[in-house]
Amino acid sequence: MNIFNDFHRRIAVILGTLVKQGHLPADIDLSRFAVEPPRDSSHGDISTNAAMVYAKQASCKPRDIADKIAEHLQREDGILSVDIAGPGFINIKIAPYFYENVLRFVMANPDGFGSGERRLEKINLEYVSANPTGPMHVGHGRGAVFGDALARLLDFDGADVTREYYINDAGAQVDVLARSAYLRYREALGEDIGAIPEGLYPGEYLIPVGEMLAARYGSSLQNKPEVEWISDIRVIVINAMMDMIREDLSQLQVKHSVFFSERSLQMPVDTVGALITDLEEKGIIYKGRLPPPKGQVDEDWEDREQALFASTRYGDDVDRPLVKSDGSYTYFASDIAYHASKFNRGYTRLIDVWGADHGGYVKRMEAAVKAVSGGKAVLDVKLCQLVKLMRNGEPVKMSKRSGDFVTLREVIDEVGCDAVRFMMLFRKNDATLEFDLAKVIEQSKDNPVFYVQYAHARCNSVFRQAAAAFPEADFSAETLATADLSLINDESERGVMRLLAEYPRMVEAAATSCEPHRVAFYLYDLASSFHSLWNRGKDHHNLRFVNQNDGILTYARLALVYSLKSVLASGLGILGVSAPQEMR
RNA sequence: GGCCUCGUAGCUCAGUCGGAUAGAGCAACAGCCUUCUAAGCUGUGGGUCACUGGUUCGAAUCCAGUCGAGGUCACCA
Repeated sequence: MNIFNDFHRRIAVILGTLVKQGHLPADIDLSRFAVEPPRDSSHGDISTNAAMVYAKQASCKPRDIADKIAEHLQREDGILSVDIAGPGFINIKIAPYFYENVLRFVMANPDGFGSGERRLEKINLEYVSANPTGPMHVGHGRGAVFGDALARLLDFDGADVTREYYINDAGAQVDVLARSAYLRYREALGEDIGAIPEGLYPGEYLIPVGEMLAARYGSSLQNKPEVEWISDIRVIVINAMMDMIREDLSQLQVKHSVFFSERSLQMPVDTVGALITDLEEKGIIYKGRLPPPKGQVDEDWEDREQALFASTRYGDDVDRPLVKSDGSYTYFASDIAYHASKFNRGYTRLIDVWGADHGGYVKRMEAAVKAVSGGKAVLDVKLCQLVKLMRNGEPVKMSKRSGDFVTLREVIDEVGCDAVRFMMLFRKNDATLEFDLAKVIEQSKDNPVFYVQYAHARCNSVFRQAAAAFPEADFSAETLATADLSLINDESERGVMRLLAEYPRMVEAAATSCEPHRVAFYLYDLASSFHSLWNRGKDHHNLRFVNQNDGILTYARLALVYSLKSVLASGLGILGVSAPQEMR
């Protein structure tokens, strides 16, 4: 039910006819032209640039081609007028029944409107992947919300999406975590541990872990050398941290279907080592030396021969080391094996959502995916920029070093999941985000979260009013679908209908470009046009949705309100924001 | 110094595979409403799209360079 796609097909057929008649060359690419709503609605309902796109190949003027297309278009059903404007735009005005059909479609199928057909395409979407060394902070929250909304969006568009979390449970940081927990364990047994030493995690969130260890092991691990406890505690503390992170994510309505452990790539089977051997045989890994890093001089720099991944062949700037000087694997080595596993599990389209501080890592990872998949898989990395937390326009201080940084949980507890999600999606992912804790809970037009949710609640309120005015009436979708929709003919009402008809096109574009923020902006526009229409009813009582003296008209208008409510709920669903029945 | 992301109205930001007179909210200004559909409504002013050049029928959008902001730069994850 996408009238723009519908017209795209129709015009493609016409272009095909023109090819047969010799007006256009045979090798034109029929997917290249656009069919879209004109910027100015006075130009009509639908606009296409087809004539301009093909004028050059046909070596004639855009207007000549436009004339021929227009000639065919005019013979189609439901076309009120076809005009050629500006440099060669074709502007089409269509009969109202197109829009009325949109409303009927929505009423018959409120959840399916705008959704794409189910495809076999499997997409692996990795997001959050916060290190299991502490609670999530606000920056993680942005990646979590963005990734989750993108998953919902791609799923709605018809793709088969696997939502994945990569647990960085290998490497030195995990030992640091285990030692930090051990210290809290000694504390729980009554030892005075004093200040947390430099290099260990100072956060108070490890205190309960220490208490849990004390309850479980008593004093049996006290005063024992590290080798006797570290491997057990490592597992326990990682599980505790992951439980905490999962709880944070569930507060945000963020879900994953796969949690993939980095450690599982090395134990019990050394997948990383096997992959390195394999890539050495293929010549993608070689022994070599790296030039010293540019910029600031690092005193610890040592020049040594090592195993290098030839990522420059796939677009990276330098080749990358895989094994540290102590013999363990670099993070990159594990990550290659991890992404190879995604490919081996049958995914050829991979999307990773990362924080902006990992921007320098993108090229090598995309290179690695090309290399291990033999060019069959493509990795697309989406970076989320920083979040600047504000309160009434003043920055909120964060200090990760002291361990008392603002956690994601604190923010959710203060303003709620809906506000966090909507505001984080009300911006492009690659632009920095100012998040004002005071503004997002305001109940006013200045707060987009409230504004959009309120539009949904207000639709509901209209139905309550209608039920009071017509106690005997049946306002179910089935009945409303039989209403005489041609009665919805005020220009402001038509504006809302046009916007509703654009929903499928907007969803498709948002999914294609992986930009869930477009959904948020669309909803804001839709809410705005609805609130505006509602307010017109103040001055012009004949424009009110519920008209006590005219049940027929009320039915028609409620059909519009019903559709509006469905689309608002659908869009909010993609964002993972609730659609309240009333505002409290 | 290399690489990445970005630069649009006083502020915060949208801008559709390149398309028509570059949009919205806030702020400012001017009216209206002060409740007969629930937390206001309507209108006005405001931009050299950082700068320069290139590509073309057409550039905020693509390319090159310059300036500016942030991020990042063997062996951390």
